[in-house]
Amino acid sequence: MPELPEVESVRRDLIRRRLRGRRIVRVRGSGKPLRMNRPVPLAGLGRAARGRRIVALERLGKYLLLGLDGGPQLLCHLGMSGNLLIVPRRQPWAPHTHVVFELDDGRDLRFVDPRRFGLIDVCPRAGARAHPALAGLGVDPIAEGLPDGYLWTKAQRRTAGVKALLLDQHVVAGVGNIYASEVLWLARIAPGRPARRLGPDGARALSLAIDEVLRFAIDNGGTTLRDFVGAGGEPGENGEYLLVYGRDGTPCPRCRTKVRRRVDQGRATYFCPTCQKR
DNA sequence: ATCACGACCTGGAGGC
DNA sequence: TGCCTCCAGGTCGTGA
Repeated sequence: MPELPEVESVRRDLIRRRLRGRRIVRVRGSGKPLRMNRPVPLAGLGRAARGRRIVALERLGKYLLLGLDGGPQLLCHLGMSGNLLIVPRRQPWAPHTHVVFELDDGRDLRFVDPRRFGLIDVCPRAGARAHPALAGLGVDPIAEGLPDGYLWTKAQRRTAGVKALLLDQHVVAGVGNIYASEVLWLARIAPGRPARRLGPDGARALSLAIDEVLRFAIDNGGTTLRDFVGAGGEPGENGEYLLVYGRDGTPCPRCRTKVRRRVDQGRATYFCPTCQKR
């Protein structure tokens, strides 16, 4: 589910719902492991968070960072099926609720993740990329912006397809499988074109398309295919505006050729065989 | 270093 | 109804 626009939508929801300034009074959880079968460090989360106020809500790529007063940060990744929800404490825990931060105003911040591909961890110091999960991340195209020429420097030595470049979080932090197809369509680039053959102009077109696709999706509250909801439980509207993802067999919005589906590195790609030739 | 692939886990959809 | 297979927004470890 959650690519950059969905995580950004959650971040904005959390701000709108006045999470900032709240104090965490207790941390509980299911005890089940998350990503990589690693246990959630509930005791460490409790030590880091108990009694502290949430003073910052940031995002880097698909990671959400909750800054606490006094220095530590809580790191959250939604994986494939994760949701962060603000709910009244009296509401029973939904199935697959794995981490619960009890707040000082009678609400809970809950992490619910059926497939358990997510991550919740402590970053002891608030250094920008102090956690190993963040250390190798590439540039966030929204929070940081892709510098001129950046993509082309990253693309030059790559023989794999442009889609793989887009999905590599060490290069661009935040693009996932849905928006990769959308970006390639907008930039008129064939998904399998070797990245090194993009050229500076193709890479520039790609940068612009990334920016446009992600901003548009954020404005629509992200894409809900199945599981994704914002912090208040509402789905995103962007699915209605997807141009090619999931639309195989329908006419390309530009040239009316039928959109095709194919599989690259095990993941579905949707594209127009006529107008994506670059 | 780069690349392709399978594994991780659960649930929904569709076929029979 | 039930059972089976396939598929899904992400990441990580492996081996070539």
